[in-house]
Amino acid sequence: MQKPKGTYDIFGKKADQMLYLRKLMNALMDKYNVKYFETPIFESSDLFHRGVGETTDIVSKETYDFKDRGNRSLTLRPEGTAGIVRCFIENKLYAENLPLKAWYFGPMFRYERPQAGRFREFYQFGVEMFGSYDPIMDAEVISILVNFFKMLGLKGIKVNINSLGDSESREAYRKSLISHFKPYLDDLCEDCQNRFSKNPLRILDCKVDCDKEFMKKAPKMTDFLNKESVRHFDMVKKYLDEMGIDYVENPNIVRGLDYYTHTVFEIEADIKGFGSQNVLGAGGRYNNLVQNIGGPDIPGVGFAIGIERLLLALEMEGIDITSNSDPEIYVVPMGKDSVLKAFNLVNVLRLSGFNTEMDYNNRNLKSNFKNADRLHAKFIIIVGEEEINTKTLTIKDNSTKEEFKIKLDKLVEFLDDKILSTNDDK
RNA sequence: GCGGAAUUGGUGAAGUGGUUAACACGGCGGAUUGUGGUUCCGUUAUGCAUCGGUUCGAUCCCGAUAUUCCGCCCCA
Repeated sequence: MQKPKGTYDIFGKKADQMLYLRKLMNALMDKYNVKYFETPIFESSDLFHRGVGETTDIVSKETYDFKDRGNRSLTLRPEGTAGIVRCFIENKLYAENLPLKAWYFGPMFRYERPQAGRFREFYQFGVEMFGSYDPIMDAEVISILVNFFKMLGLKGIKVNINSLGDSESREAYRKSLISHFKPYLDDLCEDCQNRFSKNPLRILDCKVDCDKEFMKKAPKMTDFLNKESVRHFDMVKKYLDEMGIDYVENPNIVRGLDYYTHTVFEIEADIKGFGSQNVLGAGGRYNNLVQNIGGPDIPGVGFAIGIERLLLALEMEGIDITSNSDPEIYVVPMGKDSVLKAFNLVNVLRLSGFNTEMDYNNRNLKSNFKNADRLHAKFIIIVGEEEINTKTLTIKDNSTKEEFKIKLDKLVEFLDDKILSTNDDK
């Protein structure tokens, strides 16, 4: 039996890293007063068709669709935003004090050819904020993204931003694109011919046609932004400047999801050999999505980060984020008669707050010392007949090799002192 | 979805159309049932991704399948 293509097991170091990231997210989200959400792994297929967009590649060729036994059409979520928006509407959270800030972390599913940093089941961390048109929200979302990467110690990250304008600007731009591309319809690639009628904006993003002459002459979005859209974009940039966040304006960012309006952004890691996978996180504003999915006219803005790529980036940058979970104490019972007492001692130590491990296999002393080393235990406690009789334990400090004889009732006090003082050193 | 490469034990890997698949690390046991991480000895793949085919005989040749990796597309 083998795992399905593009999936992976999480254990050992990877599990440590995941837990570490979650801890970091948790702490960071608290600072911004962003609340944790969990929505279903699968949703009605319709949600993604309407939310993400019928014409996007994600929906048209990458979803895991299936019928359940009640013949309902369901889809494994290919991204996090649609589910959060559905939850926001269904639970009428818009009736509460807005803006509402949400974050999520969980698996997403896309039927794609796997590569380094890209899987069919992959994890995303994302933030969504509802209920404010103010560009300050866009700036806050971008700042969270940037701060998250900063906290991890990643260097050389680049924020690309662009504006797609409001629906009025976009409609004007769309019309202009259609009249521009119409004469060249036969020269466009197959995908783009399809995009022409459904979503002409995506043609700009096409990698097949990008070098053709008519592409270079295509009208620019920035020329079609109306006053309000320009003001919004300028304010976002002003806030970013004020916070000292470096960004680059990049008019080619279109994004592959249909719901974006106004600000869109991507975070790029400048890492060798990352190739086309160098976008670690991306997002933008979506003022019409809530309404499109059947809710009231409430704006939103958010981002998502791909965890696998992030971990890959951290590894390539030599940043170790595993936390130390080695046992502090390793208890060795000497002889079968001591196991009972040793086991109880382990229990007491654990309840006293120490990470404690013991020998379960009746190993000889030599193997036990080896094992304690392997586990990187700080202290070794030997429990034998002699120790039980005299109620005095032998404790060995595994780093200094010092040995101590400690009365049983003084043990916790002794360890508290020892372990806390070594922790302080760090 | 398209193009290319790879797949040998717990790990890193060498290797060959013919009765024992090198070497290293790790693991286990012992020299050393109360003090180790050194050293020494022993042991550790009836099997070389899976299934078929060619052959007297295949881990090695051929085909299919699976998975992984790289590029494209797309995306996080």
